[in-house]
Amino acid sequence: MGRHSCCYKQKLRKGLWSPEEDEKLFNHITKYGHGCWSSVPKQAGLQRCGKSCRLRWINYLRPDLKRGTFSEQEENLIIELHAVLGNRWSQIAAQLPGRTDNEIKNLWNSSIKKKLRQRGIDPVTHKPLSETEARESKLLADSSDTASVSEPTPPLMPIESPRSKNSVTPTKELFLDRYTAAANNGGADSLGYLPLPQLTYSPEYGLGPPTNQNPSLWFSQNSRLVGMNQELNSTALPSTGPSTSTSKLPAHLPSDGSPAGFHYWEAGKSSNNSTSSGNSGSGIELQSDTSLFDGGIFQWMDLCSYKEAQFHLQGEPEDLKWSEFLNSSIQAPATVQNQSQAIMYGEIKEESQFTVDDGLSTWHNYQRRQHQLQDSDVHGKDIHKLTAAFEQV
DNA sequence: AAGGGATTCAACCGCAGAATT
DNA sequence: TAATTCTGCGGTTGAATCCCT
Repeated sequence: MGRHSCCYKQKLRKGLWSPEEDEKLFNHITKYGHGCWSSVPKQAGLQRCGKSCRLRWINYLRPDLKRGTFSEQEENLIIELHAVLGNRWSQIAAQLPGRTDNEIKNLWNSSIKKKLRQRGIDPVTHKPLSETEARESKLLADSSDTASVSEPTPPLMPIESPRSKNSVTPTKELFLDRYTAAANNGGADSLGYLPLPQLTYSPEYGLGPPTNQNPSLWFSQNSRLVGMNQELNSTALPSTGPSTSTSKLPAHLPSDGSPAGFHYWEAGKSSNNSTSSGNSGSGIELQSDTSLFDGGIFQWMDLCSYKEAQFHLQGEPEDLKWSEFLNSSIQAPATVQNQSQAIMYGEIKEESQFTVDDGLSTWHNYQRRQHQLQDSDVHGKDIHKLTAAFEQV
């Protein structure tokens, strides 16, 4: 079992990333892909370890990141998925396009946990707190009573730890239990959750969408999400809508439920893509696939100029991040999109098309405007607080 | 306005497992 | 087959920010 050799190297920067570092990393990866992460910092001229670069890219610089507060639907989905998956944040994140595992983990720990407790739900077991507490106190009493040799009370079927290799049947049963309860309860289950409407249970596949829907969400018997975000390539993309075929299009969010203007691209994690030179192993690979564009699935690197940004946004400066800059440029005109496509095709032409200089020079200005735009709306945090307040009444 | 506690979130740490040598 | 390298994941930390008094 090895360890990151870079971790032992000296002179490596730690802590927050500067805009200059972001620029270097973003520039490097958009031009060359990340390849072997351990070689990225050297090639990009960064005094960081590869691990840090990878994290920065995944959690911050990736163009497909969706920023901003989580919607009610997203939170419900996270709760439902957590009931099934436990703390498998990466798998939960796979069902929420544009969200990172880190982001979801933070949301869970900072917000959702509390909300569930306020509703009297144990965030670990997803059972009523009273039941959990009663059982825990009983277990404590049993354990203190060493004379007792009776059959121990079965565990509460907690979500197994992420690293557990054990069977996950209990979580499936837990889900089915709640899902059945929900069906009998006119939508919301006894705990007040809304069920995942697209999930059903099949003896063959486990949990998944109705058989007439995209099966990419099928939950395997061993609790692994099957197929999601694994391989996105031209051959996998259907020319027709989802059916029982192996569509790779995400099925997690209903098309009509997506936020207006929200576009995304799926990052292929397969290493099968031989065209991605230098990219080995798993990780983001820049997809060079015309069908993706033709289908309008995503618009990657839809960079608009600062003028265009100004056109779309108003307000005073605050922080925004690369992904926000990039995401909010979705409204970019076709000419800019074409440039993006060129990048996607690996035909990046320095300076003549998008350059990081362009991006970063406008980015920091743009940050401020984007944030102002968010603030000009009723801020999501405020909505959440109001919602929470109403729930407590 | 100041200060102190609470909250948020970016980043680090350490481990596990896959891939490579 | 064992050792090493690398990636990915989840838990944790701590700085920044928010909010209340």
